[in-house]
Amino acid sequence: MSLSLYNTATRSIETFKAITAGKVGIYLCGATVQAEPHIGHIRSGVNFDILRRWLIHSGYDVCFIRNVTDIDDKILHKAVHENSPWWAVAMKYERAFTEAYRALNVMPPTYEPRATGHITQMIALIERLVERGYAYAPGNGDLYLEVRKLASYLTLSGQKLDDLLPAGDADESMKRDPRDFALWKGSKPGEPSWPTPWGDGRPGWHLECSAMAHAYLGEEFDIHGGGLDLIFPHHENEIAQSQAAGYGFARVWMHNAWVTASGEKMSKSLGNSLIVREILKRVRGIELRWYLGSAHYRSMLEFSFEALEESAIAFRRIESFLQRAAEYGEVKPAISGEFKAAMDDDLAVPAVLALISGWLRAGNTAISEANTSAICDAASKIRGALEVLGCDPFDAAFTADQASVSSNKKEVLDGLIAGLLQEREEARARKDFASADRIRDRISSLGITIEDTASGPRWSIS
RNA sequence: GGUGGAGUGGCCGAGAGGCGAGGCUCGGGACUGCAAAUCCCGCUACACGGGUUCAAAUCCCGUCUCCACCUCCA
Repeated sequence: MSLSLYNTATRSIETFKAITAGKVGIYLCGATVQAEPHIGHIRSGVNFDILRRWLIHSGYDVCFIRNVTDIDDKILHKAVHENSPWWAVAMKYERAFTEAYRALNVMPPTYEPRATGHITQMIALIERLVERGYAYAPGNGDLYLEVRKLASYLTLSGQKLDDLLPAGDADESMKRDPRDFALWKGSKPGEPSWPTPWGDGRPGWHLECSAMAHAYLGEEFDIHGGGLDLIFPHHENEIAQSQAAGYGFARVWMHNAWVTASGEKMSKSLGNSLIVREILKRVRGIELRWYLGSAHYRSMLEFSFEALEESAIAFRRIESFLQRAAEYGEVKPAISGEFKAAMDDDLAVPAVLALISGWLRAGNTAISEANTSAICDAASKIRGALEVLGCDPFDAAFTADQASVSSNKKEVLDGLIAGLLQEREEARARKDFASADRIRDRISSLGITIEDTASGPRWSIS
């Protein structure tokens, strides 16, 4: 069985076939860095990170491009609002995104191109579009793409040109058709601009992705991803620009659904509490990742703090098993056939969660029976799955924080608690349960949980 | 107006003609001095009305409700 993925362009699940055997080129629309990342932004990052990890595990050499759009209307507005240069605003939020990606163990892209670094490529693309007769400069400094000349325009979103409302992104009177969109915008006083053969100006919103995808992935590449809300206009316009230039562009289009709050798309009911940085005050990065990755990428994820907390507790159960299992022997992550089948089926992560539940139950039973091979078997399968999901608790990305607590401090703590536990065991042995419970209460009041197991008591920080 | 999606048990969340995903909560039980952890059992759901079929959550027709996109969107 091989990998199948849902292609928005054909609205069906197709067997994935790389253009070049063994290699996959992916372009993911990254952030327009104009505000702090919220969990919707980062869900997209996590979903496509899972795709990337699965492709890597499947043996592909993956070239993953995720852009940063660092020049755009909203950034300019924000700059005025924050009373700071537009480039400082863009940099500030780009850092916030990078930090959020890092906290959630999203692999850094192979390359992360910024729009402002690719003005040359954008101008070259426009020149090509003008030459081929698809773009025109009406003389007001703007350049537009003439969408009516493209037979395939709007095939991704399945709309008809005449049903669309006119684009409101520029002076209507200069357009040949109100649906034509701006490739390039003539400069206005006080705004950043770059020189072009048609006068100074700045890029329109969609151009950068076409230009950068072409620069790093070539005329035709395997997968283009992004949020559902980018299908129109952003991705339609990318296709329009690229195909008008004569490029094949993306073969497979993948879109992640958004995070909703009370049934509504999150950006509508924006709350500061849904900013990644704020959520990370409540749960760890690995737990937030587990939560965001747990629903199928094409399903809406209805956010609530209750669901987040519940999901985090479920994850800690898995983590706790793996920690115990590690005491029985070396656990090597392994990919089971069932796991592979689920992932190959358009990344059926929810099915994977059901598999993990089964392995977890078997593993816990094996621990109570001290069946080392069964313990390691369950733990291996779970770790193999978690690795692909980017949620392996032993991943250095997550252990780095804990490692900063120096190991000799840990030894001191272990020694102190071991002493107390020994006292408690002695009390229990002489059936002095009052004293035993007093010791346990004292330890747990410090936030340490005591569990009595067949092989003696174990402690953990709760 | 156009286009697309959704409605599943107390909650979250899969599935897409047959033999009830899974998790959480709740109830019962095992283990335990008591806890904790863990395991076992239980709680039989698919918006509504028709239809097709031996068989429908799944297909068809109709209806209701909600959400999204139609040039700021992940």
